[in-house]
Amino acid sequence: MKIATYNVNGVNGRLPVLLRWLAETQPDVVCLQELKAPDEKFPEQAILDAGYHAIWHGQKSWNGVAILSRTEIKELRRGLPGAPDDSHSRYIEAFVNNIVIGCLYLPNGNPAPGPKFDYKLAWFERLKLHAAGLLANDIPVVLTGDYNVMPTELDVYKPERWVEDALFRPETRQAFKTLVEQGWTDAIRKLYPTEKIYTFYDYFRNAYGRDAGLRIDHFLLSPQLNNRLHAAGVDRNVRGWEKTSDHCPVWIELTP
DNA sequence: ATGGCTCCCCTTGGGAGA
Repeated sequence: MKIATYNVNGVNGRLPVLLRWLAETQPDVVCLQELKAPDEKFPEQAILDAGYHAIWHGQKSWNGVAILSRTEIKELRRGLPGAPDDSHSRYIEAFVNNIVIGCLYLPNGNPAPGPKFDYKLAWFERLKLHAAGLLANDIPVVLTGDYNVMPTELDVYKPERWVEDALFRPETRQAFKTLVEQGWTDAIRKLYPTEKIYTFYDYFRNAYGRDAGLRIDHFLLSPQLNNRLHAAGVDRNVRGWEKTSDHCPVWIELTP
């Protein structure tokens, strides 16, 4: 089973790219982030025509997450527990093919320090609490999406330029580290422990052409899935398409 | 160090992204 994550940066503006990528790579399950569309403007029919069921949690202009699947989807929750007043659509969770799939769009947090960074760290804490609960259920779980964190210096083209940034500050890296240490496996790093792998390239300064990227889209696997992970990768070429997102699709393959 | 680009919207400029 192939599971992918893709921050599309506008699901309607990106629809031709999304449909082409779905047709070419045929993932079984897809987590989307940054829909930038309210619920009623999600392109449901085009997704159905492409052969996917879908659930989504939209929001006007910003954020928004969705899960697509070739098989039936049972929605488990939208939004993380612990913040009933949080209006951002950044988390949706479902049961698909006997796996719990959590699709997340962690806040960017810039400028840091400041209220946006505080919100990022608070969101991270809520994610960690929920993630610990998922692990306690002792069932297969995939937590994937745009974490807006470069976990280590290997994940940044020029680490010294990013030390003050919300995506790379010590507090952010520490939050990711303690999350993983609950018992999760960073799928890409498990298969490629020392390779330079990026999932995002800025639109500016020909970042893609210079390979000046960041690894910020991640797959965390619960222990029940460790022996089923047999491949993972980044569809880097998609970043070179016309009218493309600034993120690349990232995927894993699990044995049945 | 700065600005570069691209998305969105009660749009024609501003906010946000990372």
